[in-house]
Amino acid sequence: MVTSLGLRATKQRAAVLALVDEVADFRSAQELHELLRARGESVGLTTVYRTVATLAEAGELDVIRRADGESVYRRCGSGAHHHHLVCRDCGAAVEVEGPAMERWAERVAADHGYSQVAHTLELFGVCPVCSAAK
Amino acid sequence: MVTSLGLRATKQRAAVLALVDEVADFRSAQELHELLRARGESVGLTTVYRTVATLAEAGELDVIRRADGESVYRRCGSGAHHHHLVCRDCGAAVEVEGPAMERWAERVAADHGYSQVAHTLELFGVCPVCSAAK
DNA sequence: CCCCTTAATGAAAGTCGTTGTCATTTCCAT
DNA sequence: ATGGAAATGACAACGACTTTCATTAAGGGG
Repeated sequence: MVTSLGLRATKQRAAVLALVDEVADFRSAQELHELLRARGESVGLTTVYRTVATLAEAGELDVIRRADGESVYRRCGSGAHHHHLVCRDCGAAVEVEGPAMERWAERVAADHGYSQVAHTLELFGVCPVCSAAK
Repeated sequence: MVTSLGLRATKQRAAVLALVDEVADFRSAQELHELLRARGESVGLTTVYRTVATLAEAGELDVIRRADGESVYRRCGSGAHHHHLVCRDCGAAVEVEGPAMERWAERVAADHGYSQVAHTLELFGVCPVCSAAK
């Protein structure tokens, strides 16, 4: 799985991959580092940062920024382009698609002569579980 | 203008306000600080940070995050809710609206039981001027 | 117009997420 | 097995931003 990306199969990468496969919520590099330590599979913080960066580049992980600017990662179910509806409290996320919006974005950009267009779109709210727990 | 927010009218706030009124592009606190220094109206970096934070809270400035996570500010033409089409190279920005998208976001969130929903949406590209200059 | 309280300023130090360095370890092709 | 390249990890460094705190100055009351 990692080898298909020209990467070596190390214990650490396996541990990170196993973890993000289990955790459904968006988690920061530091949180992942702590979770690994807690389960007795310690991986250096630097390595966690490098690993999630690599996996994100390869499209294996989704990255978004929390309100405070911290980057949080999550295993994405689909390789296709999508966005997220994320819980502000627990990080629980739902993948959402909006083809009509993608087209709108393209058109708006083209109308103003902008090229090489990309967009960021994330929805933040409080999930049903966290709402109920209040 | 600043006094209507319960703030004192200081030389520094006037200088920052005058600057953001002239500059149409999104600029970081550090860039604003440097621009002020260059025009001989030096304002402490700390004060620039505090001022843009205050103005942003008051809705007088728009804030977005660059790809590297740095916050950049701009005077917004309309007080109404809007998004931006921003040039990656020079920060030039166009205000855009997408009422259909706002409704889509609301509906998607409601469908999944999420409450207190907010969203971030920015379009990034290369503006006509920067495209031509390449 | 002059105090005098209180907000505002700014230099420097601190915080925090993240990245660079580099010696050591580990993978894996030969 | 083994040599060489890639990966690891402790630590230092970095950069945006915030806090601290002593000093300055705004602006209302007398």
